[in-house]
Amino acid sequence: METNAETYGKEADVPGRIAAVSIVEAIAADLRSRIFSGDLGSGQSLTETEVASSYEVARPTAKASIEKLVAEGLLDRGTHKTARVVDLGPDSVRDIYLARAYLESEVLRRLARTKAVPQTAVQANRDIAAVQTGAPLDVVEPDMRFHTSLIDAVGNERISRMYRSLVGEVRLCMVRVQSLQLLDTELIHAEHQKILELIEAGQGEAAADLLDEHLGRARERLVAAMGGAAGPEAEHPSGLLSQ
Amino acid sequence: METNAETYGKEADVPGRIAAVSIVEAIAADLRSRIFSGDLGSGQSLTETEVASSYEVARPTAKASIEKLVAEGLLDRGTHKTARVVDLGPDSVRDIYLARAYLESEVLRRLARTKAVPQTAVQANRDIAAVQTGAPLDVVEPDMRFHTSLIDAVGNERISRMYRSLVGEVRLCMVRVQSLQLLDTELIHAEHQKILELIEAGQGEAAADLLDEHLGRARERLVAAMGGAAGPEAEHPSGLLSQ
DNA sequence: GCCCTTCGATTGTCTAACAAGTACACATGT
DNA sequence: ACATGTGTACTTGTTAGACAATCGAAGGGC
Repeated sequence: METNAETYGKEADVPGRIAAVSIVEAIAADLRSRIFSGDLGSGQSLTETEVASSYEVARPTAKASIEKLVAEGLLDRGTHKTARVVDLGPDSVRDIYLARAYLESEVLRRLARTKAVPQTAVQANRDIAAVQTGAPLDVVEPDMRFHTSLIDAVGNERISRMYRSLVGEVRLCMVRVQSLQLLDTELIHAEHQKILELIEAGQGEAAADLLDEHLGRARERLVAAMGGAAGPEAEHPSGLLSQ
Repeated sequence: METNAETYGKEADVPGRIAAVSIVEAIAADLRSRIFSGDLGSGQSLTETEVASSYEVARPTAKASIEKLVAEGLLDRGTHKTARVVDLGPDSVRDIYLARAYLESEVLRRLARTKAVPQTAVQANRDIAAVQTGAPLDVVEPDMRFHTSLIDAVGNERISRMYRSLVGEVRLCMVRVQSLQLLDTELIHAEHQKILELIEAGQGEAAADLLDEHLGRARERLVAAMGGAAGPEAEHPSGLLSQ
């Protein structure tokens, strides 16, 4: 009952911009944030009826919300089977990080060619530095924003869209990395900073290499923490940063 | 009641392959092919009621099909507005082709590193050569298959998924290129062939460059044919191929 | 102990209906 | 004549309740 009020309230009280989103999207957004916050853990089942009754909407509406999240890769389900929050195994994690590296490294090369440093990325990295050391999960949002800013800076609508289709899963990975405290906030910030500097200097290849290292380390440490066999990238930062 | 029987029958009597797809997907597939075949032209409107009655299904079912195509980028619609077949302008065409080049050129570099030539791509190119010169539209399917084969050869699920989200629009562009007869089938085949050879030779950079030329020419000729200002890439093949 | 049947839970789809929004024509006022 | 307001038809968003098909697990028979 007040569940609805809360949901709508959360969007309405955003200042600056009005948002006349549909109910379907509102529910999807709420479920999404509950998944990211860990309120809905891996493997948690979500039946259409449950969602419908807990948000007090009709089942088709709940169904549409669920299908939206399935399309985003946050939920998993087969025909006639109940949707579940995805359970990312080591293989999926590698797949996700490699796809990221694929897109992002090429982005860095292009940005370096014009030496265009997106201000939104600079701001995002400042926000990372400002995060209290005691709240590692707060890093996730600005970290995500840093990377999406770089992608969007290319100015290609389809590329941004493709990256968006990955963002949900990427964020899930980030949450786990931070929950397990696998990476130091300062290191993240410093590497981001160096990447921005390399773009400004027009050294695209070096920026791409550093990004590969940046992502590779997160990837392999996460894989190791999940019980997979870690690759050599899990080690400490190389000399690239300290020059 | 017999509405159900008819609908299911339509799928069951497809010979060759069984298809236990949902009604929603079956309708989406049919609409898709009608869009590609030109039966539904740019700007054509598709109301939920029309689709529902013409396929003899309930409106929610039609709605779901339409939403699927909207997600694929084949249909366009805002809230409370009727869905229309997308009308790709010169800007969109450039956006699409650049996004393609973005993904595919990096793929070629990676494949060249291991000198892995996907057999499916080889077969697809053979099929292109076998197309009758009088039916330019028949080139579209194997051409599309050639490019998706290369992407899939990387073996990354997410990258394949991202490319899939582009395929619909890419195909629309291809159909127009072929309808307008902007490219010679033999040239397409020859360039594909050369790309495969460069991969086998481990020359990723050259393969990527040739691909850029291949896509750039299609892109700029299409843009020009649509009334936009064509870039220099529209010209004849350079010496890259004749060496 | 293993296989098969039955049953509950869940999803796919349908019909019917109302609310809300858009677009375009029409009428009004200045 | 132009801008503004009104209204009406069409379309979409959402709901309610229902039935069939399917999946998973529990229970019975061999």
